[in-house]
Amino acid sequence: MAISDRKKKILAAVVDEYIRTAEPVGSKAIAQRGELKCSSATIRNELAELVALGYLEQPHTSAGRVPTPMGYRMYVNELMERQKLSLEESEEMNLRLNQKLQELDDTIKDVSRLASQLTDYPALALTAQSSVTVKRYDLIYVDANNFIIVLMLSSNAVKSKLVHLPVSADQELVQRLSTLFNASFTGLAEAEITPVKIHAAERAADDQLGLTAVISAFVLETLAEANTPTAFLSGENRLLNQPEFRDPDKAHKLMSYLSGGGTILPSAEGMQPSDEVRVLIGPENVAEELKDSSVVIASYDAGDNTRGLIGVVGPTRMDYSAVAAKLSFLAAGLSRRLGGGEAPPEGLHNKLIIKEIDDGHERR
Amino acid sequence: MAISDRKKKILAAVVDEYIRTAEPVGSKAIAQRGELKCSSATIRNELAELVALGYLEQPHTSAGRVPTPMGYRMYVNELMERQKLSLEESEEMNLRLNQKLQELDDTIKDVSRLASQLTDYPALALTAQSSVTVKRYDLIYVDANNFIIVLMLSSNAVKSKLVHLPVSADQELVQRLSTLFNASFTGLAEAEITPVKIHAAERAADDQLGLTAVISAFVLETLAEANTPTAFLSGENRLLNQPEFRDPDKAHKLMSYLSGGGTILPSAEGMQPSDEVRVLIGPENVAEELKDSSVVIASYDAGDNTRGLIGVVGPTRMDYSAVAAKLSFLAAGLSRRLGGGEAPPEGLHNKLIIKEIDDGHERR
DNA sequence: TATTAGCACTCGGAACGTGAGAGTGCCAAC
DNA sequence: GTTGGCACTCTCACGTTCCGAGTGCTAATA
Repeated sequence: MAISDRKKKILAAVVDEYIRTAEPVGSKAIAQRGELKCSSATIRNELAELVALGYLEQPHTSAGRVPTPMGYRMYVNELMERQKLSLEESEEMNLRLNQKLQELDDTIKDVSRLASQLTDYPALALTAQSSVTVKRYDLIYVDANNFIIVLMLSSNAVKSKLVHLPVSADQELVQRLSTLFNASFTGLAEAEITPVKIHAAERAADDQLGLTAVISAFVLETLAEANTPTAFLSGENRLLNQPEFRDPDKAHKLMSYLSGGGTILPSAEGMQPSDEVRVLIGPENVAEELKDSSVVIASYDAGDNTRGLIGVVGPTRMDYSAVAAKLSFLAAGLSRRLGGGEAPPEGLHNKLIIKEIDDGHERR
Repeated sequence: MAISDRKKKILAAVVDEYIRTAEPVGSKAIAQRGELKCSSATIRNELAELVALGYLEQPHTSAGRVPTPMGYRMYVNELMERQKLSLEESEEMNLRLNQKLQELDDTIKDVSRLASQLTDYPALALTAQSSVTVKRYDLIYVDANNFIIVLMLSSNAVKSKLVHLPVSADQELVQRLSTLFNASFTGLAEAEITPVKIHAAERAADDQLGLTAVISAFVLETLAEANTPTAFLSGENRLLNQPEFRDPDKAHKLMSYLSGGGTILPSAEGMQPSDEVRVLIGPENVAEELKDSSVVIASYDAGDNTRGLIGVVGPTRMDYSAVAAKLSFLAAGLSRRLGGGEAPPEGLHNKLIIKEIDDGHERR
């Protein structure tokens, strides 16, 4: 099974060249690269064997060779030189990371945008499933017909909402409910907040206006939202840059699959404990629609013991090396900025803190 | 300038047919539709004149006719039969509207998705610029190192955030600041919250920990966010369904323009006081990239004296009639659900209320 | 035994030519 | 003013030809 050193070099050359040009590569082209000190004839022989072994294939007799998924796999596993980003590149990326994250933190959205821009492939980001609970309830009495619900979640996110009542409520009731919820509904998972408990609370607080129902509805909704992994897709149109997607039908199929949501990289999720980058080549993907595309995924620490994923989708002829390097840099950068790390006991998304860790000087 | 009745009918027929088939339409095809009781020869004569008048053009001699932008304009203005949605269609739409809006209200996002799904063109939704102010401040003391800022905006939206302090603050200070902000910073526009005022407040509250700065930063950020119109684009890939975008380059150009954000329909904004639908045909668009596409826009009442826009982008050969009907229905539906209307004095996004207006029966 | 040079062969794709068909414009007749 | 007829035009689809890139094989070489 182990193949000769020279074969590896040749395989690597084919993949490199094919990634670059998107055209089948011939023996002559490899010989001319000068890395191997042998003639095109020798290379031809080796190529023929690589085809026999299944690493390469020919679109037709008398065309150059093209890597098979197996060939790419070998390339990714052993051959590819772990690309280091140039200094400019990494500075550029850092810069944009900072910019992005500083403005408004629609994090996932920005992350996927950034990934897409950097790699020039469609990218998507998603947050991991978590199990957030409510840590603290506050009800702010505004006037007889309005009060504000404020929920502080275990992730330290804060959600709030104004509730308008068709009937008048007195301040005491609101106060009572606030105490009650804090006493009985903190730390409960979404599933634990049952209609039974809600009903019990309603009676306990002597709530005849249905406020308990309104509040718990908001709580449930909020928890559901916070616990549902959300995905964000960017730069789908970049697919059209790739020659393999010049066929609008092909492109459209993949694009609508991607924007159709969910089932994208989650399939490849879970097996991502390390901070390494993962590559799924063509048929290695579970989804039918991705069978002749590749996916590169990196995971980052999103704080709150949560890991997010960034993935990039492209043709199998993808610049794995560059994409992997960029994604892993991006993931590392995000982890540093968002992740708990050595930050204060309760990792917060506080801008001030981010800046401190970041470069030490604040603005005011 | 006024053209004969028969010419109009013929023009309408050409546009209809062309919209349907995407192919130049010939005299025979029109004659066969049976609406006109004359022969193809007569129609040929009329067609020739319509070409001379600038309503139609020929891709080449001996090809059928294709409408010019001017032809479409005429069609849209006078000829097009205001399509009524079928009963099923409108019920379907109502259904989806309800579904969509009930779950979580990422309104713009959902609106654009919906519009895109319904019309099968890329759609984008955006919120109008507004001038929101803070109506009420609440600071919730959590512990010495943490407090929550809750802002109630003039739009009745509520924004909140947990602030973590590297130093300890006492409850009184937080209380003091709360009072102070409510006294001096309510109803101020973003621009009116100047560093000077902030500084003054800081001194007035005897705040040595910089809380004032943190709070006002959040306020400014929140106001900026609330006042910035946001846009959301959906279904860009649907462009690829259209034969005129089978050329990947063309498609890519338009798609990246669209996803490039901002400058899309805002150009056509502002002149939209009525609830009518607006159509911009080809060169009528200001943006270079849209010069040979068309845009259909409807505006809806998003509550808070704010109007949102929904727009759809497609080839000039777009089914204006259907799209216009759908968009206007959608806009009307949204206005009904989101808009102030006869709703309580302060239009709220309260789910309960929506449901009441909607169909009268609630769930609990 | 591994490498190389040479050569005949294959095959895809560009270039070209051809023909069919759709549609026109115009004319003469109604 | 309308209609049928007819010659003309132009595109598109199809088939043929031709070129060249790249191969596989063989024989010569180190």
